Amino acid sequence: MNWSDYKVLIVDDEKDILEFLSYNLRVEGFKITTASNGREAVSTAAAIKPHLVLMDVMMPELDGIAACEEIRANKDLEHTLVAFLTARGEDYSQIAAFEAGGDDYITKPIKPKVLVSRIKALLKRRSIIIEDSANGSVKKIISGDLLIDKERYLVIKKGKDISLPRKEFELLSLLISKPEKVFTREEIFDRVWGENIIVGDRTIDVHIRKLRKKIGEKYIRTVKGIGYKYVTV
Amino acid sequence: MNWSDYKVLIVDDEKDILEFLSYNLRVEGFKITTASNGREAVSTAAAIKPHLVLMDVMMPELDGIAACEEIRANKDLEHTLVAFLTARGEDYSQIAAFEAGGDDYITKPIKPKVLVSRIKALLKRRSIIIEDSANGSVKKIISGDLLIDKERYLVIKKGKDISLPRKEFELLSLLISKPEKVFTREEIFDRVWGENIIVGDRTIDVHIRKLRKKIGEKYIRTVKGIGYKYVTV
DNA sequence: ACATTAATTTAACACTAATTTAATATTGAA
DNA sequence: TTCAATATTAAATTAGTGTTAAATTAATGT
Repeated sequence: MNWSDYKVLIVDDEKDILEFLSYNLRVEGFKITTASNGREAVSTAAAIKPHLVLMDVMMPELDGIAACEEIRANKDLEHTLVAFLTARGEDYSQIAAFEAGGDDYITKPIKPKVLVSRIKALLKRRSIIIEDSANGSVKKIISGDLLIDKERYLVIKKGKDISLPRKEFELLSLLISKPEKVFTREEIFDRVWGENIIVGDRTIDVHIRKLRKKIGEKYIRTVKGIGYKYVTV
Repeated sequence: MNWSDYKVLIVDDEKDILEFLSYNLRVEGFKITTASNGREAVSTAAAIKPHLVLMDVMMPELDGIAACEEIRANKDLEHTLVAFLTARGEDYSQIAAFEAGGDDYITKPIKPKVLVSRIKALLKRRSIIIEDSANGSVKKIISGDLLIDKERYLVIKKGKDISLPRKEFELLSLLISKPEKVFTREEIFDRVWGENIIVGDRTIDVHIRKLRKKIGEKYIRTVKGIGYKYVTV
C-alpha cells in the first residue's frame, strides 16, 4: 500500500504534539499538513481536501467537535474522515465526538505504532477518488493495490493491467468506491443492473466468482445474508 | 453534561403534581412541556419530539399505557423514552407498562432528588444513534464500550472488530438501541424474525448464548418471565 | 443482415455457515 | 421447596453462496 497518496491534516494547539504526530506520520509516508486550532482546521481542510483530519478535541478558537461539525457541513469534504484525539479524563465524551460526525476516537497517551495502525485502518475505509477537474466525473479510484482506471476501463494491480467486461468492472468499481462498506445484494442490483431489471439470484455470485478469479480471492469478502464488501488485505 | 439539551414532556391530570414535577425538572435545566391527559400527550409528543415523556399511568381521556402505545406507534418517536409514574397500589402492572413500550416505571411518592437522578440516569444511558444524513437509515449505534457499525456490519468492542452472523447482529442491534429496556420475547420475535415467522421457543436463548460468548457475558441480562435487556456494566 | 465472438444469465448441484430443534440441566421467583 | 422459565450443548436442518457448464443475449466486424 502506498500511503503517500493520502493527505492527512493534523490539528493541535500544542506545538510539541503537532510535531510529534507529524513526524510519526511523515515517516510512514503520509502527506502532512498542520493547523493549530479548529478555525484554521476548517479553512485548511476546505483548501487541501485531506483524506483524514486528525484533530485534538480541546483547542482554543474552535474546539474539535465544532470544527468537525463545520467540516461535515462542507459538501466537498463529504468523504473526509475525521479522527479525534483526546486525553483520557477530559470531559468531552466519545458520544459527542461521534454525534458530530467523527469516524474514530483515539485517547492519549498512545504509542506511535498504535496510532499509526489505527490511522491506517481508518484510511483503508477510504479510497482515493481522482476526479476530472473539468466535469467532476470520476477518473480513477485507488484502494490498496488496485487502481480502477475508468477512462481506460482497466484495473491495474501492481502495475499489471487487467481488463474486465462491463458488469464486472462496474461491480468492482462500486465495491471499491467505499472499502469495508457492505453492499447488499439489492444495492448491487440497483446500482449495477438498474432498478427495474430483474435477473436471477446467482447472477451476482457468478460475477463475483469471475472477479475473484481475475483480481485475486482476497479482495472481495462475502457477508452472508447481507452482501459483499471490498477489503484491503 | 448539559441537561438543557433535553426536552421533557410531563403528563399528569392533577395540576398540583404537574407543577411540582415541572418545577423540579426546570430547576435542573430541562426544557419542560406539559400535557394533562393521554390524548394531549400523544399530540404534543408528535409536535415537539421530546427526549423523554414522563407520564402518570392513571388519567382521564386516555390512560398512560394506551398513550404510550400510541406514541410507540409513531415512527418519529421511536427513540423517545417513556417513563411511567404511578401511585403504589394502583393495579396497573409493570408488565403492562413494559409491554406498552415503557422504559421506566417510577412509583409515587418519590422525593424530587430521587426523581431527578432517576431521570438523569435514564437519559444518560440512552444509546447514541447516528443516522445517515442522506437516507435516514441508522449507521452507528454506540452504548457503553460497544459500537455497532451497521455499514460495515461489525461490532467494535474497545477498538476490536467482532463479526456476527445476521440474526445475532440484528438481535444485538435491537437490544442496544435501548439500553436497560427489557425487550419481551414477543417483541424480539416480531422485530428480528418478523411478525409471522414462527420458530421454537429456545431459538432466542441459543442466539443470546452465542452473543454472550462472542461479546462477553456481562452485556445482556435475562429478566426472567419477561425477556432480555442490554446493560452497560 | 449475418456470422462470429464475447459477455451475461440461467440452471443444476455442491458445500458450508447459520439457524433451528431437541434433549437435558440449571436457575430463580413465588 | 417447587416448577416454570431459561441455559446449555450437540445434532439436524436450512438458507445462502459457491461453482461449473451450458444456454442465451449482446456486441462487433464483414
